Amino acid sequence: MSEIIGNIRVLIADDHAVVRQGLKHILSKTDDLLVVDEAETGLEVLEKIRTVDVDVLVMDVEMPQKNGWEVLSELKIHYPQLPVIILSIYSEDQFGLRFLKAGASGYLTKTSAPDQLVKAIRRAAQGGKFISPSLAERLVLDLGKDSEGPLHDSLSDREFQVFHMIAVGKPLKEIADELSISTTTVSTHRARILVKMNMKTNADLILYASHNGLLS
Amino acid sequence: MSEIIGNIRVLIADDHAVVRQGLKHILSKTDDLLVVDEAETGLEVLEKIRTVDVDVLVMDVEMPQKNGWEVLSELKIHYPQLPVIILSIYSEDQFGLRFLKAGASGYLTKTSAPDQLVKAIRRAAQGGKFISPSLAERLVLDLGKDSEGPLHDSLSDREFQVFHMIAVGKPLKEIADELSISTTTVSTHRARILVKMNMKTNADLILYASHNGLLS
DNA sequence: TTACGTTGTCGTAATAATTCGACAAGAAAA
DNA sequence: TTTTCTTGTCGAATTATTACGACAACGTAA
Repeated sequence: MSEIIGNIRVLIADDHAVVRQGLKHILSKTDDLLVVDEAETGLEVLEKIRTVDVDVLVMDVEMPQKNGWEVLSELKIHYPQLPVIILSIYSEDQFGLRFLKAGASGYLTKTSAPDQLVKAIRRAAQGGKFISPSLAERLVLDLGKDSEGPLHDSLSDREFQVFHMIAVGKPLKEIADELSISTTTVSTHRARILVKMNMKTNADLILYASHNGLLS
Repeated sequence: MSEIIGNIRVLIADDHAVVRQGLKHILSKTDDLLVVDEAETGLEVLEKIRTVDVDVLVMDVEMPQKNGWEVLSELKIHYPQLPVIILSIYSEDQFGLRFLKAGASGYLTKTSAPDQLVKAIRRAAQGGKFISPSLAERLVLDLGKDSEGPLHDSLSDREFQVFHMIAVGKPLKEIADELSISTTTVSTHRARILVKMNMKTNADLILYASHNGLLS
């Protein structure tokens, strides 16, 4: 048992049982971090945040019911102070920036070393941001070039989200359901994506995503 | 410390540190399963298998250098007796069967309950297979089918023709026009292609074609 | 030879996806 | 502060695509 005072209360959210175990294990090795609860779905996260005292939320991007992105957006409205650390299987330079801009306190991939996670949580608890070296580098790079970045940089967040889902082969209907919007809306996004990226078909999008390492 | 005799020696392989921690944690709660080593990449798995005494390998599908599929194939040549349990984030019906056919002893998703994993390992150690109910059902359905070689080899000429056109992004209508057949015929070909290649979406076909140099 | 599996083909009915036009909120530009 | 551009959203009408079932031609295994 570790003492209560001074502990950082962490809520972990991930639909993979194995990952939750891993997170608990990692945090249990420290004496200042305490896992106070777990959540398996996006809705559960929102519920627990309301009912449990939490200092830092560590959350996977992909979850049933509501994904990490949606949860983060909602939290930023009702709990803007709550530090959120995003865990993902996708590499930093694909999503990292977007999440940080959206207010996350840190973005780590599941390949990150455990102590990175611990550091990130501590920093987040103090109100700081945790930025990995490689992500920092990208940040710097992004400063200079207002010229032409990758094609997909011109997409809005929502568009990128849709783009990615199309690229991994999800049918329109499924995308609409997952995002809780109409299929026609998804189609509209798709149309705009196609224009912005100067492409014609979903195949183009898939290939583009594949060639640019945007698929996992 | 648990006693040495009677322990099942497990090697865990996953590029996600968090997941490795989780697995270790889960197995540490039993007194007959012992994690003797870890691997982060496919190559590492092959190396450890040579140098460490292992009873069961628990391996993620996605890993750098060599993925789970490749590793499994190689292991089946040199260590056909070694039980391998595949862990994946993809649902069973997407990959489960293929892995079992390829000789895996079990296929679990990362959302599986921890005790499922423990059961699977024990069963594997005894030379048995661990098959979830839903997968078992599919197995029955798929009885009798066997063939090897590149997936697309089993396609008929016409099917391959259609496959290729789909892969380069041509819409159904266009394919039908070019081949002067009805769109429904094209759809039928597509359906058969999907079955033969064990895939679900056009995205799968496109990626397959891309990765196998079938485009251009 | 007969029976069976594969292939190429379709139509109908049911779904899914796209186009087009629109509107409001916000951001950015003037 | 207007005005304009960008985004996110939708419905109705139109198209595209799929699911199913079917059927004949062709090979092939019994």
